[in-house]
Amino acid sequence: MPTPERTSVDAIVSAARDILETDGLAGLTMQAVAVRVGVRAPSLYKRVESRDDLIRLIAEATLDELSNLDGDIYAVAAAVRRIAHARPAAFQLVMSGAVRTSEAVFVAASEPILRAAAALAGPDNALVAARTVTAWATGFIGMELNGGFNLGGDLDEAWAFGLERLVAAIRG
Amino acid sequence: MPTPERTSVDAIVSAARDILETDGLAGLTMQAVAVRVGVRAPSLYKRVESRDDLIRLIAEATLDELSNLDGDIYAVAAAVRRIAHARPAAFQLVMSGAVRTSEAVFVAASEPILRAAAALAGPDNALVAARTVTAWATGFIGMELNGGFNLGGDLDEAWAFGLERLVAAIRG
DNA sequence: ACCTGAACACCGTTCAAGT
DNA sequence: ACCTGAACACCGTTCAAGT
Repeated sequence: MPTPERTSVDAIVSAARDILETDGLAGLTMQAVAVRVGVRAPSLYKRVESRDDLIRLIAEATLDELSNLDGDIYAVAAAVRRIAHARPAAFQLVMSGAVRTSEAVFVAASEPILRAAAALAGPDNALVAARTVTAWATGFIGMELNGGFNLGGDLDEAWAFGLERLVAAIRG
Repeated sequence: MPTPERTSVDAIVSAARDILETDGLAGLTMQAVAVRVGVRAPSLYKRVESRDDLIRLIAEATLDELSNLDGDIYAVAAAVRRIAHARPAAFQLVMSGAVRTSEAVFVAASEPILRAAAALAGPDNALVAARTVTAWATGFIGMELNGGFNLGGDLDEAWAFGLERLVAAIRG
């Protein structure tokens, strides 16, 4: 006698993403997720392998967002920053390297910036240009999210200044 | 009747730093630290407030190393990278923002790069220059440690290339 | 004074028993 | 088929009792 499904992987991941942002990684317990989706904790294991697996799914959801960006280097960089601001905990989770995601998802996430960098520096220098911009952008966002820029000043201005200088430097 | 002290804060932090590098944050249990220093887990609470407190001490040990750097921007950046390579888990812990350290230790850690940036860009532009270089360097190192640069190529070369271009861009 | 065994609360996970 | 209560292992932490 089948029982109707009372939740779904999507609902679980969605609940987990919200909990991560509000309560942090420590607050992301299977119990908290279960309450949120309306089942008991053991039922979650019908949909996800483990808590670590759930965390991986959260990371891959953020990487998916990063895969769907378009435009020149300024547009892509701004979009990445917007995604980071929307879900800071998830973004830092992805960038911290604490989570091993599927290679394919990871590669897909770096496509847009690689494409924008190629348009800027030409195909021969696309890789090194993309690396330089990506390093700077993720570093900037990371410090921004951590309060590592607590010495005052306008962050939007610092972002625009740094990106402009970087683009000029890459053009050579 | 006093009992001789069988361990110390230094021994505990030192053991914890080693465990963090070999077994990761999840492997850093109070039990594992206790075994390493030769006491039972409850005894650790005579020296550190909690596991989170111990993790903070680990982070501050890395920040202390970052405070004692000297030289121009190339020397300081290279030294930061060397520290990151020596203790990657601790470095990523510090940069991930998962740990709140004392403000003073944090500020001291950014001194050397600020000084080097001032020498490069002049006092008026020191802050923005330091931010740009720091963002790039921490981003680069973070991606390097996470395997985020898995598209091939020589990383030392990419580092030198990026830093050189960045310095040129900052000089204006 | 510091150290320890025992105990407690909390969490991830498993599983037999329900429907 | 999916859901659940009960149970287990593990971990952080407290504390009374030892020396």
